[in-house]
Amino acid sequence: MEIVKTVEEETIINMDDNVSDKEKKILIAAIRIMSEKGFRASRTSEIAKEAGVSEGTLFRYYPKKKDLLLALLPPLILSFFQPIITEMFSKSNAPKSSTLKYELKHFFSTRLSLLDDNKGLLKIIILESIYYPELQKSIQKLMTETVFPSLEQMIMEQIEKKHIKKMSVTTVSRILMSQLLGYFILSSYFPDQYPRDDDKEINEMVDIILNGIKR
Amino acid sequence: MEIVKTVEEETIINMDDNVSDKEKKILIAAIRIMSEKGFRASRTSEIAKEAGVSEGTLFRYYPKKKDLLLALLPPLILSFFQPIITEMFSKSNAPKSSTLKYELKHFFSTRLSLLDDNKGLLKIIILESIYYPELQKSIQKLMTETVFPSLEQMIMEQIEKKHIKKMSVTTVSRILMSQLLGYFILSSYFPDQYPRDDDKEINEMVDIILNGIKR
Amino acid sequence: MEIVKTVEEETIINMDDNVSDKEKKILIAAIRIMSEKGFRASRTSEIAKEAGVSEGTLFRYYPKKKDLLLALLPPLILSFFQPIITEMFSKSNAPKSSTLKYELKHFFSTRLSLLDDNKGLLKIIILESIYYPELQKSIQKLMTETVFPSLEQMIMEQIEKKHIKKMSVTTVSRILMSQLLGYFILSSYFPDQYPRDDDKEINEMVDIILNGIKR
Amino acid sequence: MEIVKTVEEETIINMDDNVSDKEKKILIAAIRIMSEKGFRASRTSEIAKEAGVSEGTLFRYYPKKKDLLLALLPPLILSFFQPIITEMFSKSNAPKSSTLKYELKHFFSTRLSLLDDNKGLLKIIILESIYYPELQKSIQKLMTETVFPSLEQMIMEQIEKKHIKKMSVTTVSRILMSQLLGYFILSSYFPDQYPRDDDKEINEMVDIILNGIKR
DNA sequence: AATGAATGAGTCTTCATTCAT
DNA sequence: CATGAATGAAGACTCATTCAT
Repeated sequence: MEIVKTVEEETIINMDDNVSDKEKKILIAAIRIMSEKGFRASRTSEIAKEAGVSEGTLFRYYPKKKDLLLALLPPLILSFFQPIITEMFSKSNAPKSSTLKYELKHFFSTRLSLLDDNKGLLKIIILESIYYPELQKSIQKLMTETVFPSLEQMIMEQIEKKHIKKMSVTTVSRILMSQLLGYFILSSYFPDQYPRDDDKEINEMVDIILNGIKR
Repeated sequence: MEIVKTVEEETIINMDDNVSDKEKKILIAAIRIMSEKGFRASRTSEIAKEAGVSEGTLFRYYPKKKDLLLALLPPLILSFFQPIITEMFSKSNAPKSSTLKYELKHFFSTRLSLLDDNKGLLKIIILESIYYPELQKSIQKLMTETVFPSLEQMIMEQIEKKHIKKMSVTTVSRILMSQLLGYFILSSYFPDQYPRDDDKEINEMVDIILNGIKR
Repeated sequence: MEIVKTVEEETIINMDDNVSDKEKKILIAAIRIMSEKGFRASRTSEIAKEAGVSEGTLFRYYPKKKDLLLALLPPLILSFFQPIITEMFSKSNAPKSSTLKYELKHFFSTRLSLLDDNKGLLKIIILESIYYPELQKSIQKLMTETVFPSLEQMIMEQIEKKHIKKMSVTTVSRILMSQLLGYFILSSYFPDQYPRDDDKEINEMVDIILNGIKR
Repeated sequence: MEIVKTVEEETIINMDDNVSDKEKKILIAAIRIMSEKGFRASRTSEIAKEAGVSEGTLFRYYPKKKDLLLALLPPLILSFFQPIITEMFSKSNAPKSSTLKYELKHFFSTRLSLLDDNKGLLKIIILESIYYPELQKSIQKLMTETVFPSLEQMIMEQIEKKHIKKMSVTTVSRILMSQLLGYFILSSYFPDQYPRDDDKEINEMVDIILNGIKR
């Protein structure tokens, strides 16, 4: 299990090259403020100050506050979804001998890293998408094009290899996604009840998914 | 598996008796508007209109807009958390012969019903709790006092009965909670990818949790 | 010098007989609240509560908040101005031998008593009259009909008796009124700088008015 | 006795240099509206309009309406209290031969000018200070540090010079302050009864204070 | 291009006043 | 007559957005 980058800025710096320095600063500030307070509670004035630019400049780049929210989508794609796509293709040249257990652990740990790296960004986009249908559609589209296929491909391969019982791919996909989501959300929201301990918990999670809890 | 009531109003009507009719109307309107638009985007004027009262009346009952949000907690407790407590106690007189499979299916279906019944209420409270620490603490406290103990008790009993492998209660609890949450959230957010079909999916979910996916 | 009544309520109880008990309670409450907070900052709800009646009842007696202010004028007349008129007439049967010094001391002490007794009432009416021309005219009329004549009559008598130099009655009137007002206001507003000690200060005041400060 | 400037704006223009033009306009408007209607009855919208700025701009400079009231204190200090301090020091090099009569006339006429010049400003601040303890304390402090010492110094010097009888400085101070206040207030409130005629009245006032009214 | 002062539409909130009970 | 819940007009204040410099 690899060490997780915790400096979000590094991630976002990987933004498209046609994004000016000032724009980057603004977006980083936006993520920081908005993920802390939520979109509506974030003040353009505060974001501008945090970014070290004037409010006028902020509105030069993003004429509407909402644009600032939508502008976070490309960085999210770049830093969250792109790696998944990349992996989908790179995986094909990966050792075929990888066991199911290894595959699952790899899946959880890499996805968890991505979630951690993009915590703030994801928080805003996902929470706001609940009220912005356009944003929600974008997320749905992205997931449908990246995460789900990558996941289903893995499952299908494992079914083909007869490592997994013959069962609905969707069901397995749902089980895995639920565990990933659940682990991430529950340990964030109820850290006392569900403390986070990735190595240990991923191991147990995978074990149960593979063998069940029944004695 | 029983049919789920979808009329949220019916649920909320079960509120404490010392809540006047007008107050109920206001709370129902608040839930409707706020769960659709979020707390900050909801206008007190719109809530008042939806409730069929003047804005003055609204502020007579809830002097601050925020009070309207906090006022939703008691109804949530009454209609979401109370049933869980009730069940915790009634369960003791339940047939001891209930199998593990039945227990799990019962757990998922009853909790799912509660989630469905309190969709709007839960949506506002949980989403807003992300930015209101006081609200978040309330939710944490409630879960710690109701849902978690109920769940852990069931798991411990099953471990004692040797139906479940000897393993961490927390881990099993997390697995079950993740599946419940995951099923609910994923089918809400990605209905195309993960269509909802409670009977069938709960069955498969329980089967996998019991026996794993490994062939 | 007599002891000053400090219980304002007693004074107001002397209101016209065609004023019902409830009305009295309301007026007393109005004086208390308004003299503490000022007219605009006083809430009809608070006055009603203080009076022990419902807001509906308050508005039955005084349909507009402003009516409550204007309703304070009759009590003020009764308890502040009436005594002055009464004295004007009763004085005629007073001992003719009264010295100038005694007259002045009597003037200051009786007027001061009246000011003290009607502190709250006067405070509201005078302060509000500054912004309500109609109220101001009432006060001007009342002073012109009671206080000023009473004062000028005394001065003229003393001039006739050749106890006072031949000088403008208005000027002497102004001097005396200024001293009365000044003593009252300054010791209220700057109690540290000008502590109140009626017997001593009235004595010195009268002495200076009579003989001047020049050595 | 010099002619009094009646254009309040000129006075206020003397404000601190770090007060922008727009701020000055707002303060002047605030004085005009508030001294006419009182603090609570003044509408921020009206003040903004009178100042020729938007309401947003008004709140940019003074985030709370109350700040607008408190902001009037510095100008008051500058234009009312500062001159008194200045005079206190400049006076020491004044001709020692100045007679008591001249001193008193000078005192009344200069103080009266200051009162006239700052009529509006003083009216608001003093009337509002009656209900705002913090404001009242400011005024008390200012008076204690400027007006009272200046006055008492003069009195003590005159006592030392044996121009004034040996008597309590406070008493004389009170007499003079009362006359000043009384003259100002009475001729404002009862212009018919006490018409204003500064030269003549100051002369008579001083004469009586010096020699008394006794024949 | 960048700034930040200025704007004003839009919100929450208050409170005198009304009115059904 | 009394009550107090209900009203809604009006006011303080916020903040995204504009624009002169």
